[in-house]
Amino acid sequence: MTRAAQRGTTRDRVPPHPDLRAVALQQVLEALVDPVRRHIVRELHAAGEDLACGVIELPVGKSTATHHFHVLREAGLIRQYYVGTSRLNALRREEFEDAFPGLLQAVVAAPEQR
Amino acid sequence: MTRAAQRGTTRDRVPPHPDLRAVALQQVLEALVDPVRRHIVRELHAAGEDLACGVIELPVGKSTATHHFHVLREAGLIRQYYVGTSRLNALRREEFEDAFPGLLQAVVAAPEQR
DNA sequence: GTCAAACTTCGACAGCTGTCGTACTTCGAC
DNA sequence: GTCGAAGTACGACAGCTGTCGAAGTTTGAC
Repeated sequence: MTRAAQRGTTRDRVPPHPDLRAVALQQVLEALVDPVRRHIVRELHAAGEDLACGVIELPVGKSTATHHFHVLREAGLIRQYYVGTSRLNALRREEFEDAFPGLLQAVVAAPEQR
Repeated sequence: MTRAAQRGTTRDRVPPHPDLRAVALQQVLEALVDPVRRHIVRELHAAGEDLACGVIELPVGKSTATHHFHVLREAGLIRQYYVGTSRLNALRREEFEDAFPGLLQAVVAAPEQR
């Protein structure tokens, strides 16, 4: 018996997403302070469309990438859903803007290096 | 012979401040991610005037407080100068706004908890 | 010149977190 | 039904950083 079957259904493939009103600024900044995660956010912002984990090139292994997407999801920055075996990632633009006005824009607009 | 005398003058009491054009976003976010440091920034922002280290109540010891002020200074968020034995702290508002538009405002405006 | 106030400096240390590799699951294609 | 692709889960580990206490420095007041 598979583990999904043990838990009843495959609904678990839709991971839980937090209500942004319940996310603390602390958690958001902890998510944005990592350069790899900021890169993910930048890519999603620039693309303007949902992207699979795999199409965003990251300088880390797959398990680490999973970890980073998890942190971003928990911080309310992205929404994740499956299409086939791919997991697509969507930036939660408007919702996030309502909860933390100007923050995402300021971070994305700021140059990384000088 | 004191150490200041060994180094020549007491000019060392004016610590070095970075040019904000040379500060990376990474460093700024690392500074802002700590809640104690964010509290300092909030206090300076709300006060609208320069404050001595001692008048900002922090839940940490003095040596740790010194550390936090140091990090904020290195990140270009505050300017420090001595008046007597007190070290005054000034928020570098306009300079920082020029370098990272909207960022300080977004962080200060965001509620800490929900 | 003595003293207290206000910070700083310097180790030391504990906890967190970003990283990896391996094993596992789920899905689509053949 | 087998196989590969795409991620996930789990343990382990190293490096960073926030914390403290003790000792030191600088200044102003007496």
